[in-house]
Amino acid sequence: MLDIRLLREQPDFVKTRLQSRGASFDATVDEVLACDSGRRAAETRLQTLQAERNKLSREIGRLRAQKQDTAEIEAQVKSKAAEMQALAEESSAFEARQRDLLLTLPNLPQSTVPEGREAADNPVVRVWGEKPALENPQDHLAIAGRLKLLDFDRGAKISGSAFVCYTGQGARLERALVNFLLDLHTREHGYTEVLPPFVVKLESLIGTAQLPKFADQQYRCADDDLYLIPTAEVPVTNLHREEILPLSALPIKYAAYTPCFRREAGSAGLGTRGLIRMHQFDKVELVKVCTPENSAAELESLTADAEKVLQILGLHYRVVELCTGDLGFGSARTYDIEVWSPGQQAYLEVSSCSNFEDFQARRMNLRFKGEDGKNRFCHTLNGSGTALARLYVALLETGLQPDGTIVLPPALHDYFGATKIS
RNA sequence: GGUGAGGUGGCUGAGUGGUCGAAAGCAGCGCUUUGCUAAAGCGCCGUACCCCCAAAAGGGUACCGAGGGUUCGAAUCCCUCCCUCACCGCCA
Repeated sequence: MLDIRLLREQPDFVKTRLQSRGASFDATVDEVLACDSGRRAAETRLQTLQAERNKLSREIGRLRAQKQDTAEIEAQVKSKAAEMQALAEESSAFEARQRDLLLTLPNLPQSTVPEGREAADNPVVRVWGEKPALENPQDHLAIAGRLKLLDFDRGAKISGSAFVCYTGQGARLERALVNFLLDLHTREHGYTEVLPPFVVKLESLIGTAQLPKFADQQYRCADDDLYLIPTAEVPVTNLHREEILPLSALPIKYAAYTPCFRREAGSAGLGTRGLIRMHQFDKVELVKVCTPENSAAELESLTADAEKVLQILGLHYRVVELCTGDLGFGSARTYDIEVWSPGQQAYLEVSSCSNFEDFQARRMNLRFKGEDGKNRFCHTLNGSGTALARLYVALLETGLQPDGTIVLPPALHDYFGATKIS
């Protein structure tokens, strides 16, 4: 959520930055400002009346103690009741409308974010490793089918399309990856492991900005009004919602494994064969809460922590920076890490590392106490460290041997319990 | 799910209709005194918003789990909900 003061003081700046995303939000900004001034006018008048009422009420108390008649003053107070009621309703209506509108405004891209309209405009920031030289690259579907690692048919039978069942060595590899990732980030990179609930309340989704805009992407348990998490970002970032953290607690760094549930409404059939886009997938997520002064540096180290995964596994990847038109709703700056898929001859996004600045913190009222004792909004960041399904694809396709077996990177041998899949 | 108890400021904890944003204690900050690694005295010490304003200061409103209601006036009375604890029931 954007700062109402910023909108008030620099509306044109806000409009211009929002326009860089490729759409105009001028009308929304203008309506927010209209609500803001309407609210304040009503509030000022209301508070004046309340002050009068309080004064007279105290007077009544005093007079009654002296056994004096107060009927006249009581009538005076009563005569204002209707106006006060109306003003209170007016004020809260403006406030609610203003909040609803603010929740639909995306974050402002940082000034350094490259201008662009779509994913094709994202500049490549760096490349690590090289495309492996494979004689007969194969698609992960072919590999997994032959080695009986994944059962898509039965996944669809029990849960519907875009659900998969990992089987045998396939299931074991997934578990090995989860353990490897959590150990790496907690032991080497200083993150604290958390295992959060997999369903959350509406407020949590609003807090991290999945709602209200992306309501059609969420699985919802209607009877209990709970939502399946689309990413661990939601429960983990919301852990400290409505808290005021001591400065000494920052930065907070969490690593969490969770399954992620996404309806993916409207994206069926679009380069989505196999594991690439599922309704349920595993992910290890990295979340940081820090001070505004440190968030830029924390984004760099967060991205480096995620990249380390691919480096250790020896997987070729590149890092792109999202341009203004491709930037996520709540993000002020984002790096995507894309791993090379020999089977698809394409880069697959395995991590998206974003700095939300105070956008999420405002929504969830997450603050810290500054050195001067003043409460300030935290900055929040997150990035996948990494998504498992696409990492899995890259591992199978990159490790493919001429004899059809899969050689695994040394870092996974102990976790997996073998050096290769055959 | 049932019954009972309870949710007050960073913490402990008073407060059952009027001068309570809320006693007292602890913690914290500042000053003073004595001195020695502590003690005593005094003062300050919640949050959000509105008005004023260059800013500071100042004035005001709201907040005692959340939301409604009664009343001239609610931390205090009534209703609904949430959460915590205890016991019971059910259950991986």
